Amino acid sequence: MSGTSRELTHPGAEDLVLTDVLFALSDPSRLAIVRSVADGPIEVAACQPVAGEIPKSTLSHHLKTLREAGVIRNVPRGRQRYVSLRREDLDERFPGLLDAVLAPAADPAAPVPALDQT
Amino acid sequence: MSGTSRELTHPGAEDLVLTDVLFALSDPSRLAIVRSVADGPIEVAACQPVAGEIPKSTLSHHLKTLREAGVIRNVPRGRQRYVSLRREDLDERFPGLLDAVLAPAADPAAPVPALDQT
DNA sequence: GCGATGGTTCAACTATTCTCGAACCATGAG
DNA sequence: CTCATGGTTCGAGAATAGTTGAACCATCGC
Repeated sequence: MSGTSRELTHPGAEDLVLTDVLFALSDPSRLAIVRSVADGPIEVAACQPVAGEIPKSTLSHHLKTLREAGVIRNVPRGRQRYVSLRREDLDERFPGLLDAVLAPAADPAAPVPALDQT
Repeated sequence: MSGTSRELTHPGAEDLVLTDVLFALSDPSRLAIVRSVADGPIEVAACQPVAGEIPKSTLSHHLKTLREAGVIRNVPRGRQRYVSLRREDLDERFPGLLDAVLAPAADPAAPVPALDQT
């Protein structure tokens, strides 16, 4: 009955390390993946165009980095795999981090009386 | 009369890149530096013990990484240099990020009815 | 069983990053 | 001017991370 030998290992919520999470998010391709996954679980293949036309081995490697940092979960489902954001775990351990990272960057040209110091 | 040839270059607030900032913060030594600088400007020498007994060239390298990502400012002052956090710029471009990163990690053993999903 | 599909893992190579000593530079004190 | 101090920059080696094709594995349809 243990038909799920395709299960990958995921760190527990209590084992998440902030610097590891930040590192996982510090790559443009990976951040793009995380952003698209934020809308809901998607299959691995759906991450491909988001990360920018990369071979599947490269994509799989990025997913591994995100998974081992505890940012995403990768679960087998039928013949495919579904990737989902570990939002609850991340929010519990690092409140506000995900919201800040997922938010689109503020407009640099905003009407703010910035203190220009050359 | 341009006595300030020791000025280092800093990116403008509008040029800050999220992934670069995340990368700069993804190193334990650098994050420790940022946390100690969060209490107010300190001199470079004061960062040394925080980052853990590293030679000054290594410390300088970490400060450069943080500075080029726009996380800190490094300004000459007399014979020394003062390191300060670019809190306003970071808050403007990436609201909530700094607060999330500077906050101590939540207690993993907190009494939360976590949804255990193995 | 057989083949096609969806993904991971392996191995090798390249590219970045880290680390640290040595050299260097400006400033302030005497 | 000369010396000590506080830090940056340079250069080289070690370590880590990214990229990719090929091999492999499990599942589904027939």
